[in-house]
Amino acid sequence: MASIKDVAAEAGVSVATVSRVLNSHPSVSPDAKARVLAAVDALGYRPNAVARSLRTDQTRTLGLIISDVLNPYFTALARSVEEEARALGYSVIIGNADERPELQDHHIRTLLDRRIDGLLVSPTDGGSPQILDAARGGTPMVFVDRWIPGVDVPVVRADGCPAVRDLVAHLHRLGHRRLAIIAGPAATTTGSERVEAFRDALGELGLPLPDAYIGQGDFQADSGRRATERFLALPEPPDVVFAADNLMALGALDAIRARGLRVPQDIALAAFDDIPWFVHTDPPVTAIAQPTGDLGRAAVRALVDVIEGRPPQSVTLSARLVVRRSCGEPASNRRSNL
Amino acid sequence: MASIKDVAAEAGVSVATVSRVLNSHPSVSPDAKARVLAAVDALGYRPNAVARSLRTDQTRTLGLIISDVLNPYFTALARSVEEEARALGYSVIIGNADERPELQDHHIRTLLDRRIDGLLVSPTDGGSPQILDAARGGTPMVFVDRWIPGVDVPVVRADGCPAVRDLVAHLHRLGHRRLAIIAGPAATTTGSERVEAFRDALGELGLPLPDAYIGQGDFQADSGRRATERFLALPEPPDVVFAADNLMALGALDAIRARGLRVPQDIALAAFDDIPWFVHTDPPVTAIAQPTGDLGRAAVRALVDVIEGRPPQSVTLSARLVVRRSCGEPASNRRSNL
DNA sequence: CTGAAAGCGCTTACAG
DNA sequence: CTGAAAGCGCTTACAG
Repeated sequence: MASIKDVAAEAGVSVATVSRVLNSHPSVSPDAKARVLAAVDALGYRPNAVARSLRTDQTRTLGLIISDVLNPYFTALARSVEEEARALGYSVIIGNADERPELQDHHIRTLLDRRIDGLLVSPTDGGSPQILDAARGGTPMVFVDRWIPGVDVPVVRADGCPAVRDLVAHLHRLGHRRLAIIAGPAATTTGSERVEAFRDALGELGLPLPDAYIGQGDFQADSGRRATERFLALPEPPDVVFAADNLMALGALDAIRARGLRVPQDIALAAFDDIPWFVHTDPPVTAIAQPTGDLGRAAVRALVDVIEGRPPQSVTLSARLVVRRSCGEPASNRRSNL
Repeated sequence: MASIKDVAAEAGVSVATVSRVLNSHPSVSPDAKARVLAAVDALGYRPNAVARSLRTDQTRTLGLIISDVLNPYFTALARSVEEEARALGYSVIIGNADERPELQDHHIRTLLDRRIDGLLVSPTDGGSPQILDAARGGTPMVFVDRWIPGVDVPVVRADGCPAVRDLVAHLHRLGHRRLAIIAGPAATTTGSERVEAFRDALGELGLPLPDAYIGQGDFQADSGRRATERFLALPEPPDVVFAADNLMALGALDAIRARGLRVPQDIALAAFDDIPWFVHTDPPVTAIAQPTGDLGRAAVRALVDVIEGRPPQSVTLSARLVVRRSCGEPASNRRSNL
């Protein structure tokens, strides 16, 4: 592969001059510039980003650690992150933690070794030494979706509380009184917050949230399946299962189906995170939708602010309830929500 | 951040010695080794992968260009690719082409600039100059899923023909005679092959495939929606719509629902690529399942073979039909397929 | 077993 | 406007 030396030789100038035209440095004569450009073209020269990074100490690359690539929510987040990053001149390397702290740490280590300019992370746990070191060590960093309390890093997320309250009101209106939740790992903010929001909303209506109605999941489908089986085996099973993410809702659906039960007649179902498939499941699933694209874009902007030395800003957007049929039919006044 | 010099100073040895212990070079005295390790630990030193790459001319990184991150098939593929790569000591950088050739080329260019060791690609088109140059230019490369005829690059894919034949036989058995397909872009192999397989299978049963029953899609949901609307507006609409991927099936479902029609009573639906949600859609969707995990792993192994100078091997696995209820109820003899 | 030195491909003060 | 030279952080023949 042609190097800058080859270009310099071909153009009859020094490598410094080649470098200058490549970086649009103003002080290059039109003639030299033309010769360099011609040489670049003739040789099909492309600058070596590795060498450039070593020299400039910047890679124009962002790392994104997501909790699970198989989760459509994170996949949508990754897509918007990549788009915004590209618009700002950065590439992004995605690390899939698969909800496993060790794997998350592996990716953080690898990304740091590659000297990415900044890190966007949705932490899988409450804060591994790895992640805390990175934050304290001055690596530009922003939390998206999930965050770690007590760490001084900007957070970009959606506040689901009002939407959870709307959901609970909706369930109550439909006559449901025994409401259960499949929670995410307590070590994640979204794992615990969603339970708290749910509990508070129930409390406001004078409804209890017994321990037996809190299933412990890990945001993946299997755990939703197991938690739901446990609910269904209870002497007094819940009227409704609220899954704290879409994959656990999928697992819940599997478990309900395996039992030969129907949604919503036998048991109602709702989920946090809306996805296109929820329109077409049997029945369509009532869900809380996050402004995923906006979150991704805001997170990138915040991170680039940190990287480029501007004061970064935490951002909290809001989620909204999308009512479909999985919790039962409102008496009247239904409107379709595609 | 501590560099190798700092470690050398701390340990009281030369940087050469530090480098040797870092790379487990045999000829280092136990004493020197211990001192270096202690210094590494004390300083929290991590080798700079950028510098190492520049020197060794290898990045231990693979590029993966997928056609669409929002497509669960590619997401599953990406996951298995990353897993296998990690097992072999490589990282992977994913580029999402979003089914857009320019975006695909952008990512190829970026990845090449970063001097990735090899490229795994599922081409969005019939072969941009970008991709052909990379292949001819000696970049280790392997095609996964889709490929480009006439380019000397190993291909790892699934042959869907037998499964398509099974599907058509299944449809015929259920009494369907007017079968339509939503194809992917003709410039992609999977776009054209699936139509050919479908046409051939119909031919064997003496059924035609009129042009009006070939919808032109782009593997994304919207195109499936539009193609289906067109089918439904036909004077003689088809009995069955076969979508050449899962996202176009989602779009088809949207269009059918918008028209107030039911699947399979009013129109049957089948899809290429099986996904977990198809079990829970209304109705569960009959689909052709690829061995996605195996494809991803085989592709990585083939690519690493090329990179490390071993003779690479093209691999063709097979897909299989998973019958559910979206094409109608077999008279008897049904078995559930979760 | 060990170190001094060259060199990977760039960028960028410095001098002219 | 231009070039020679230093240096980013490593690895690795070479000499001892």
